Amino acid sequence: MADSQPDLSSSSFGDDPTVDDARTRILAAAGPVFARHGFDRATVREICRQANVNVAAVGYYFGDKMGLYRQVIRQIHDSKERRFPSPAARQSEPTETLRLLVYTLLSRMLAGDASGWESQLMMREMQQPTAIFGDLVQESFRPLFEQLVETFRLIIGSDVPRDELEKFAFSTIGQCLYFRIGRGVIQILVPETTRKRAYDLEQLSQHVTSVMLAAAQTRRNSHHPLA
Amino acid sequence: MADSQPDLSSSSFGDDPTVDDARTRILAAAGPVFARHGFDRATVREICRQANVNVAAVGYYFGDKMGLYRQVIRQIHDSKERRFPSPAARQSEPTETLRLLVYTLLSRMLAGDASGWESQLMMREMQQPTAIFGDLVQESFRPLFEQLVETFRLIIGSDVPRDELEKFAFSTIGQCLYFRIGRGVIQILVPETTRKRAYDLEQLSQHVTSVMLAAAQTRRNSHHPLA
DNA sequence: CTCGCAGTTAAACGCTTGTTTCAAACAGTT
DNA sequence: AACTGTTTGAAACAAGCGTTTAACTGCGAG
Repeated sequence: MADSQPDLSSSSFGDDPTVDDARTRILAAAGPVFARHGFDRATVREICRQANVNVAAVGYYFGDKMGLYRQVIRQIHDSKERRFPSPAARQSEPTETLRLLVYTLLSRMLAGDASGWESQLMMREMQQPTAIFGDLVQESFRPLFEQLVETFRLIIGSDVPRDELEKFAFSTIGQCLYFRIGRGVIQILVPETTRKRAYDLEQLSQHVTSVMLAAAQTRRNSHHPLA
Repeated sequence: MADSQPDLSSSSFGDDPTVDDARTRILAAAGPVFARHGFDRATVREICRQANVNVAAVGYYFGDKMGLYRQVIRQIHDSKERRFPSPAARQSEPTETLRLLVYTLLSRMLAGDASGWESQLMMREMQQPTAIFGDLVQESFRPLFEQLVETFRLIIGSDVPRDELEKFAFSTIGQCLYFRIGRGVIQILVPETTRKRAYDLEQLSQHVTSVMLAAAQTRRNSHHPLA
C-alpha cells in the first residue's frame, strides 16, 4: 500500500538546509504551493515541476500527497519555533507582555510572501480542516492562546471567570487575523495612500494592543469599583 | 460559444420563490454547495443531483459553471438586503447603534447552516478571490463598514483622523469574523460545557460591543483630557 | 563481471472534472 | 394531426488529477 518509503522518513533529516536532494527540494517547493492553492487545488505536478523532480518522486519519498502535506506541516511548526521563539513570559509588566504577544502574532501573519505562506496555510486549515487540523491547533495554537489568557488574567484580575479571559484572547487573535485575512477587503476599502501611511506592522500592533488594553482595564475597574 | 442561453437570463426572475422550475432549483442548490466546498471543489454534478436536474441544465441556463456562480452571488446580495435590512442609523445613542451593528454582523455570520452559507461564501472570497470579489465588497461590505466608521466618529469625536476610525471598524469586524472562521479552533480550545454556556449569540455580541466601547471611550478620554 | 539496490524517468492507468452532443419528450399553435 | 421551438436526458468528450508501473541509470559489494 505504498508504505515502502525509504528509511530516511525519520524526522530532523529533511530540515538540514545544506543538503539539496530531491526530497528536500520537494519539501521546500510544496509549502508555498499548498499555501497558494490549498490542499485540493494544489497539484503534485506543479510541486514537482518547481522542485525539478519527476512526479513519481513524491510517491517514492512521502507515500502520497497527504503524506507530503503532513511533512510540510511539521516543517512549519519546527521553523516557526526556531524563528519566532515564544516571547519570554512575565518579563516585566503584563501590559508589555500583551504588547509583545500581539506584535509576535502580527509578525507571523504579515510576514512577506517569501515566508508568509505558513500562516496562510494555517488559515486554510481553519476554513477547510484536513486530518491534521487537531494536531496543528494543539501544537501551534494552544501555547499562544494560554499565554494570552494568563496575561489577561494578570491585567484584569484573578477573580473573573475563565471564559471571559478566553474571549479576550480570541478578540485579540481575531483582530490580528483580520488584518491578514481581510487584506483584500482593506485594499479595496482604504485608499493606497492611507494604507502605506497607517497600516504597517508597528501601527497595527499598537492599535490592537491599545484596544485590548482599554477593554481589559475597563473590565477591571467595573469589577473593582472601590479602587 | 455557449452563450445561447434562453431569454430568461434577465434578473429578478429566478428569485420568485413561488415557481419551482429547473433554473430555480439549480440556483437554490448551488449556494450551499459552493459555500461548503468553494468554487473549485464544488462539482456541477453534485449541484445538479441535489436539484434533481441533468448536468446539461447548468450549461443550458447559465452558460457554464462560472455563470452559475455569478447568479448565486447576485442572489446573495438581494436576499441579504431583504432579510437583514441595515439597522436604522442614529436611532438613539451611538453606543446602541454599535451594539445593533455588532449583533447584526454576528447574526449573519453565525446563522445556521440553512442560511449561513452566504457569509461562508464571503469568507471564501476573502481567502481566494474570484472575478466578482470587487463587486461583492463594494455592494455588500462597504455599507456596513461606513456605518461602523460613522458610529465610531459619533462615539469618539469628530477630531480623530479617519484612518483611526477605520481601524476601529476593522477591529470590530475582525472579532466577529473570528468567532465564525475560528469556530474549529474554539471547538478544540474551549470545552463543550463552557461553549454551550457562554458562546451564544447574545453573549458574544455583548462581549465584542463592550470591548469596542471601552476602547473607543478610552480613546476619547485620552484625546479630551479636559472633560 | 555480476548482482542487487537506491534513485530516477517516461508512460500509462483509473478516475473525476466541466462541457458538449444529439435525440427524445414536451408544450403551444396552426 | 402536424409543425415548431423549448426543455430534458443519457451518453460521450477532452482534459486534468493522483497514483502506479516498468524500464533504466549509477554504483558499491561480492
